Amino acid sequence: MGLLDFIASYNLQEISFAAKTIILQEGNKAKYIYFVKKGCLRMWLNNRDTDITTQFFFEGSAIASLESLLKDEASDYTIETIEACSLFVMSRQDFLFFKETDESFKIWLDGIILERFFYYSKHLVSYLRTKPYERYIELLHKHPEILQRIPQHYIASYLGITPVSLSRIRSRK
Amino acid sequence: MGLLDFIASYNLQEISFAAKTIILQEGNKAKYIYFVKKGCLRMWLNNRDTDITTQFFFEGSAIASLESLLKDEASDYTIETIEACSLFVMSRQDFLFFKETDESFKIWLDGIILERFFYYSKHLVSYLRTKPYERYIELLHKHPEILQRIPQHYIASYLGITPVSLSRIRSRK
DNA sequence: GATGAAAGATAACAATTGATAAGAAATACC
DNA sequence: GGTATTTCTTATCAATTGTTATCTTTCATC
Repeated sequence: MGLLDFIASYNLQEISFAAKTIILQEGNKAKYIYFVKKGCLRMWLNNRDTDITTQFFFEGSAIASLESLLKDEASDYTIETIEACSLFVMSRQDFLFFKETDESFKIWLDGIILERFFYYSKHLVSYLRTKPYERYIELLHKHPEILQRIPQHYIASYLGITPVSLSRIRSRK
Repeated sequence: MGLLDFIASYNLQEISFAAKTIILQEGNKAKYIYFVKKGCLRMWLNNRDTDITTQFFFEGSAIASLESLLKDEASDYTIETIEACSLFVMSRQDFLFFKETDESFKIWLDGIILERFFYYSKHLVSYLRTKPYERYIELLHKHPEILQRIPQHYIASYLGITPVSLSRIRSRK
């Protein structure tokens, strides 16, 4: 059973967002957790002039600043739609309520946190292990769908390099 | 209450290890979770010739390959003592038993996972945000105790650079 | 204290990336 | 369809890091 089936029983409101809409601004507290029905988004954080993309989200995934949502702190991250999106929305209040009262929701949430943790570990390791060129090749093989769907300068931001450098790498083959 | 107080009630066996002892080898399944009473350790993974240190552990912290322990998979990581260590040991069997039956243990574990998740997020962000030189300066300010206690080539391995490069960076001031 | 091994410093060269700029290509919008 | 904006490419130069090698210093062990 996919995530969207799972959350179907929660009767969440579905909202449409235009492309390039910021749904959580860095510095604000997360008020919602979203579930992606259609479209894709990115989570990024500001670094002086350039932004750094930490993760892409596609259909069937949950997206929220978990740290902000759980700790009620200002988010370090901005969440922004890349394409026009259709999202299911759950308020923080409901989120916390379900977390405490709904055993299957709690189990699901623990799973999400664990999954994210493993994802970040692997992502970090990939940074430690490989150079930008190799990271690009790795991404090309493991997630070609990301490269096809996501504009190149976001990919560069995700790989931790400049768009110029990524363009150079691509032309190197 | 610190971690060592918390786990005191579990009557764990205390074992001493010499410096540079490998207590979990990459490729093996984690059979234990350890709690550091005295000494320090590092978690690292192999990358061709050089190893990459992902985290240091000091007195009062728990150390295990959580992914291996929870999923019963071969560990990607090696755990090795840096100094001579005195560790409390809990078997995987007991770990899983307490996780299922002991509510306060489960809460503690969830906290550890969340904490590690946030740690990895921040560590990753620091990699994306800064260059080796800046990462070194950041470490110097935030965790001077690490620099004082840990041999320099492990620091280099942790910063994602070669020992030569770190030595150069240090002489740059 | 002597000896050998491990760790750190320094130097030279190659390779990669960042910064900046300018132009081409693609896309959005009226 | 035309215009403007955004995205991507290419080029040049400076700065940083990796690699390799050699030398010095520190540390462990007998």
